[in-house]
Amino acid sequence: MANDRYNARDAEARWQKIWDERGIFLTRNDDPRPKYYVLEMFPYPSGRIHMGHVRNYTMGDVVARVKRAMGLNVLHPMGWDAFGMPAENAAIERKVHPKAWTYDNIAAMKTQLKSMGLSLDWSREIATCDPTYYKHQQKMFLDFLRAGLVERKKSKVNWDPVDQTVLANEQVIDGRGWRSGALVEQRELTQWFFAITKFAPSLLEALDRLDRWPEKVRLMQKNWIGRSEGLLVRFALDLANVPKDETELEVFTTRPDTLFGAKFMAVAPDHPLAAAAAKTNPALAEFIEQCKHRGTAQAEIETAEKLGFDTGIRARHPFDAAWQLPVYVANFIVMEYGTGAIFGCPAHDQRDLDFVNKYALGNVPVVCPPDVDPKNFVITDTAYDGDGVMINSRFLDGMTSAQAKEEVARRLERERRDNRPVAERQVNYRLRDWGISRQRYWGCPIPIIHCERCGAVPVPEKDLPVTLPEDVTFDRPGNPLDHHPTWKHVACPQCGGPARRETDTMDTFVDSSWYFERFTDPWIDNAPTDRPMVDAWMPVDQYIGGIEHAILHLLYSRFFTRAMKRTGHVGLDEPFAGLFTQGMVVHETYRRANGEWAAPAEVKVEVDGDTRRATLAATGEAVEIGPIEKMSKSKRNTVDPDDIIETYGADVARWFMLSDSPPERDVEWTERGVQGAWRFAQRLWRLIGEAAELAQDAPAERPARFSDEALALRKAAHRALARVTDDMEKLHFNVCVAHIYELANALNAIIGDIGAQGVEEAQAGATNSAQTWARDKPQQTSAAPPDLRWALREAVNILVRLFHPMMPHLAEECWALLGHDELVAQAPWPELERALLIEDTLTLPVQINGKKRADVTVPRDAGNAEIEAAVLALDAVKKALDGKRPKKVIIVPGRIVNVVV
RNA sequence: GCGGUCGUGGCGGAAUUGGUAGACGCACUAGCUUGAGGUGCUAGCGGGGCAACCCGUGGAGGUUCGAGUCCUCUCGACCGCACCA
Repeated sequence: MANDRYNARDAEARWQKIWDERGIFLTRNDDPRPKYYVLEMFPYPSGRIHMGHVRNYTMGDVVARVKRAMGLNVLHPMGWDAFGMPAENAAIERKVHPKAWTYDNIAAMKTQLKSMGLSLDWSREIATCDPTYYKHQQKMFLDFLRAGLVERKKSKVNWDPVDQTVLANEQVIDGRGWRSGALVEQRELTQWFFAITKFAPSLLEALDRLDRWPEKVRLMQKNWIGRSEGLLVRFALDLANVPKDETELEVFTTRPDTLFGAKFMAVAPDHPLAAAAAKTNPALAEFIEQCKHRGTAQAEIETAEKLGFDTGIRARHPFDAAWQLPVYVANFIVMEYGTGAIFGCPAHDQRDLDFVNKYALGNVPVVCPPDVDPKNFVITDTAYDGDGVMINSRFLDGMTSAQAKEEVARRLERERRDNRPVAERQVNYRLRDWGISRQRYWGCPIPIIHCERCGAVPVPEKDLPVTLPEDVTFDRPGNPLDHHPTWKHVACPQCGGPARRETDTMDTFVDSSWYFERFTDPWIDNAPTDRPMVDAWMPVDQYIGGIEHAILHLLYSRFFTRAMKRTGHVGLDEPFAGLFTQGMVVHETYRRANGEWAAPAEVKVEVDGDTRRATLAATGEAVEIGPIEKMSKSKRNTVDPDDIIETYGADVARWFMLSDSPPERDVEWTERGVQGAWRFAQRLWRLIGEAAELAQDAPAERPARFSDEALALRKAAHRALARVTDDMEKLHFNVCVAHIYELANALNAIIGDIGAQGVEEAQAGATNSAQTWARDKPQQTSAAPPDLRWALREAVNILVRLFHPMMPHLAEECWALLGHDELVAQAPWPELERALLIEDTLTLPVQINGKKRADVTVPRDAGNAEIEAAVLALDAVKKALDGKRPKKVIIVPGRIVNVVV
């Protein structure tokens, strides 16, 4: 009897060793079968894996194992996003070198990942901090530079005073650094930029074709890129009062139709015109200074009053040189968008209206809403920003807004001043270039040498990689590369004169923007990618990771792949054909009376009827059960994957991660849930053991006929197979779990029946004397007839392969028990017999006036007339009709019958 | 403010995409079994009613033979962006 417990600890280590020894998850680049590339976002080596990793990598592993069983050549690699700040913080706090800290963490996490039984090709392992990786990144930086995709610009940057580094716009959240949480300051620095804006149209337009991406992510990227069509208008400045060299003011507008409603002009406090005007105007300079100190936090922006300062400069209306518009410096204009200057049309823009109401500049409505009489149309406190019919607008009057926009553009395009058109149509993007300079040590060095004579000179390719010096100190703030006594002092590659290395390193998001391409051939040494290989493997068919990367990592990777294409390193634009964003792992929180958080491992929860009570296991102190939140160190509501794997095994952790919630939603980790998964794993083990015994000596040849019972089992098995196959394709793992439970339940019921029969026959046999049953082992000889034995064997062979992707170790153990010599990890996906999904008879629900009242069972090929006759003969239908004829009988083939009375 | 997603038993969630609402699991209840215990088995489990039946997918309308699913309005939760000209 195989009723002993399944020992996960023993079995998991054993099978992992066998997989490893036989190298079955190593992927060959010369395999002729069709490829499938599944990838989970690689981890930062923080030191320990967390439950989010377990969920992420389990999902990817299930996909990899299913696709492998389906006969595809699967690439499923793993690596380390190994540069970054925590390594430097560890160096500062604990006096360990970032490199040692990082590699120790990698070793520890690799052991943990291995204990999960993931089907990874570890031979392709990459660490981004390895010079064999980042030297290629440096080469591509130089390629991008030559291709005009890297620029060095002086610009206002987001400075994180805590991390002492620059942040990209994408890394500033609510005015704070995404990592440190510190209020970001504005500074002027010379920085290296990737020209992501050059690809803005392509990045936007291609989103429509990413049909295997979540709609939400595509929309977030679309909004982030922020395309708007409009007109760039050059307003001439009145020459009186104008600072030297300033003769015009460029303005971007999406509403050229409202030009005759203009009341003022406004420029950002950091606009050049503002600065020029402030030189001779101390009061204005003071106002600009005040604006700079305004907070950027959400609440402050919402409540901030619109403030302005009249520069005394006057701009001329483009259609009427005599019409002068006052130019203000205003606090609500941002330099980062458009040209940092606007014309204000108060009637049709709420901000402009607030502004004129404060300074009593008045307003003129020029767009009349469709249902309003122009004579009565007045704007007071609420601007009208919709479309309508033009009024008070000279030659535009009577046109629609759309016509007026076109007419203004047409006229101003033709009009010229200083040999240039006064206006041109322009598409404007919200997206900014990607500033990649970071004043940190633990990152990829930017391969540039600054020479006083030659400027910024690329490091010659023969000198790559520019490696990080290891003898650095972290005893003072700032960049250790800058403090290093010798590293930065080099000869200029061009003139040989004294020069200085660039001491900034690259943003770590650069490292993660192309690792998936490197995985396709991580061994090639003379180039970032091996073109035939990268072209054969890319794109990633299924990418899986957290929604938090919806913009940053995914947008950068899309850019980087385009840049690599332009420089000849890949042959495609879009790296990820399919994207799946999984939900978070959440857990209850526990709080002590003194306000401190208690960890789940320290807490004992007792159930008393409907109420649950929590106490500290050590002291018995009562703790309050708090809201369910994302697992985090600060709330201490984390569960350590190692503890779970130690107690229940990796399979149980994997199964539970997939079973309770749809993968895109948050999943709550509960002790009850894990125990449920553990019980099911044990139940499967028992069930398959029993079924294997009952199926002993099953005929090798498939029987010609099956009893009803055997056929029912076969149908259950193939139905489960069809559904699991289907739901695996859709990544509906929780539904797959339900189907597997159903098959297990069906199998259990059959085994129960056979057992009962066996006992009956044994008892009957005993009274008949000459009995072969051994009473102490009633199941030793199978009670099942040959056809049922065959069906049982078929069913368990299907069942094991269905749950294998989720619980691979248990599946191997069962597979071996069933007498297979090869590994289930290498077994093909079961073959579906479609005929078994079709029933000979159909039981259709019968509705009367849309409410279900009865069932009718008809032959599968019954015609509508036959079905209708059968339905009308039903008692419930007769009763409802009460002798009358039905108004209508609707028969949906194979689905439902509705009788309308 | 703009944009989006989602509201189904005590809980997590299914629902062949307009066709039997509540699959499967958790929790709970009763009985049996095991046993020091967290084990196993059987049955029940949306609400009302003795019953036939009636009601039921946040709320209110609508389309349809038929609506959890489509449309309109509305309430609520969550997410993203935000002085974007």
